[in-house]
Amino acid sequence: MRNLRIQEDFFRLPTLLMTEKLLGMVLVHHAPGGELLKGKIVETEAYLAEGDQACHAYRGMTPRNRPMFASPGTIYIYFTYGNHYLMNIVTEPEGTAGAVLLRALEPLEGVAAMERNRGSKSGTILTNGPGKLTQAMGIGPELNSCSLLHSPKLFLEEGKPPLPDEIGTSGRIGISRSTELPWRKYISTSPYVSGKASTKRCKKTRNALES
DNA sequence: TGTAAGATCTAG
DNA sequence: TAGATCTTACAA
Repeated sequence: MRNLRIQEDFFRLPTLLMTEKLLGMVLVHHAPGGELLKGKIVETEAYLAEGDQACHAYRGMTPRNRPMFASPGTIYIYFTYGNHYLMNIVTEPEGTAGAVLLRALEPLEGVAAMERNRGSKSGTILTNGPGKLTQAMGIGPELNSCSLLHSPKLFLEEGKPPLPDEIGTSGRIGISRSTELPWRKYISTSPYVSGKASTKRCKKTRNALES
């Protein structure tokens, strides 16, 4: 059988190209409980240290963002809002910070386990957000700094890429700076795409536009 | 040491 | 729509 696992060359692509190429690929996690969880990536965002004030590494390396400076294919997982773990795939050569945030997945395998992980929620709200997808997939801080190239538990597989006219582009969501950069990519036909702007975000965006 | 902000989510 | 939640970064 053909090895579907994504290899090193892919992770050397420029970050902005990677946001597009990741759409349709399959994230695979062998969860500690023994379940095999798979989900198709349907929404991504790029973060680059250079010129991007919304990027954690904009001001340089800190203990938290250290994995962003590691080799391409490394996983950067961080905790935010007191509740949520968010998962990024590190891009750019070692020493240069760049990453792609996974914002939404379409569940493919292990749906029952995902629903359990999410507290019996089902349907699109299972994985239509960056915090939701990590919870559903059982991805937590223990996987921070591991590599999609070498980890036996977490890796990417080839999937069916979207057609060019299925790929949507927009400004990034949930941030207050550099919102004008069109660095969010999504599969427009997928019901699992997040993107319902929160109130907080609307206010902030409105304020930014008014000032 | 104190404070503000934050790549979010959910209940009501 | 408001609040829970708590870590990180930065200023004093």
